[in-house]
Amino acid sequence: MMSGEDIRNAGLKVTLPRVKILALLEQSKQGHVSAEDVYKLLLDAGEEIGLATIYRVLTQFESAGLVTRHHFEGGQSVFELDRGEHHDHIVCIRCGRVEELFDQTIEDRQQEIAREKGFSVEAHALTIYGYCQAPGCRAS
Amino acid sequence: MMSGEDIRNAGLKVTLPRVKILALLEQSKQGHVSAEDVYKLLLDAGEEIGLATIYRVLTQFESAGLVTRHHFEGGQSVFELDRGEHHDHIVCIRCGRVEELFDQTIEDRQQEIAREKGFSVEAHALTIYGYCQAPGCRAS
DNA sequence: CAACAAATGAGAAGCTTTTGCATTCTGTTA
DNA sequence: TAACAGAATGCAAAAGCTTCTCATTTGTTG
Repeated sequence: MMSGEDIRNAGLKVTLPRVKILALLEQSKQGHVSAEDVYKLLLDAGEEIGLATIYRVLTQFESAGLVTRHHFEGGQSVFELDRGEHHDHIVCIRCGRVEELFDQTIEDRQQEIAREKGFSVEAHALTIYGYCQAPGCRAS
Repeated sequence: MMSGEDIRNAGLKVTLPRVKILALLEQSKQGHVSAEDVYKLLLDAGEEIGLATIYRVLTQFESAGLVTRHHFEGGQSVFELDRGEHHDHIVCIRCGRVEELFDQTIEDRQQEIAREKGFSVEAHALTIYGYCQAPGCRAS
């Protein structure tokens, strides 16, 4: 459970917008939201906030390691709370649902490959795109 | 070696702009170029072409399977000629150099994971980000 | 080589994201 | 707890990248 403490530890002032954004990410069921999503959800909740602030804060949270940013296809970045466990994604290209995945075999092979090629690994992004079997998927 | 035939087989007219773009991708050393790159390179080569055409043609080539589009971090899409062999990428976050990689173990695991989660795999994108040891890298 | 559909170029427009700046808020100090 | 300095916010403008519009040009086919 994240709180104002985490914001403070990141060297940021604990402001209302930041707390609200963090809380929203915390309770977000989908897990992966765009800046626009955050904006609309907060507006719907009756909050007053500017889109520029959302972008600024999300970027700051990212630098602080509180959230992770992903560039799925479609031009828009999506953010999710960083709970400390790295994982990759599998995205349904029909309904947009995102599931998380982690596989040690893949992780290990990446390290080996990078070493072979003389790269140090700072990060990686694996995203599988396909069709899921969720009930509501076919409809959308 | 690609040619006008490939363009025609894609159901597209064999026009000057398309031939030039295909030729440029063919001879491109870097392999991964943005639409802007293609535009500037063609202008430098004395060709007359519009940026809108580049985008249109690259998108058409992508649909036709002639080129592949990648969304590395940084907002810009990069394109490369599709030579029929799927591969992933390792990108240097200091100098921007891109190397290709392919690993059957990773490919297989992805299929397994997707199956376990009830997804059919249509595509995937694995990109490793790190620092390389190329001679000119540290400098940049 | 005439005729038609497709393709092009130039600029406008669309989206997402960033920036500038005046105002407001936080955290700290007295 | 009042006051202050610096940080943060909101708004609007601006900046990328990409797509669209439309008049003009170019391939292709008969």
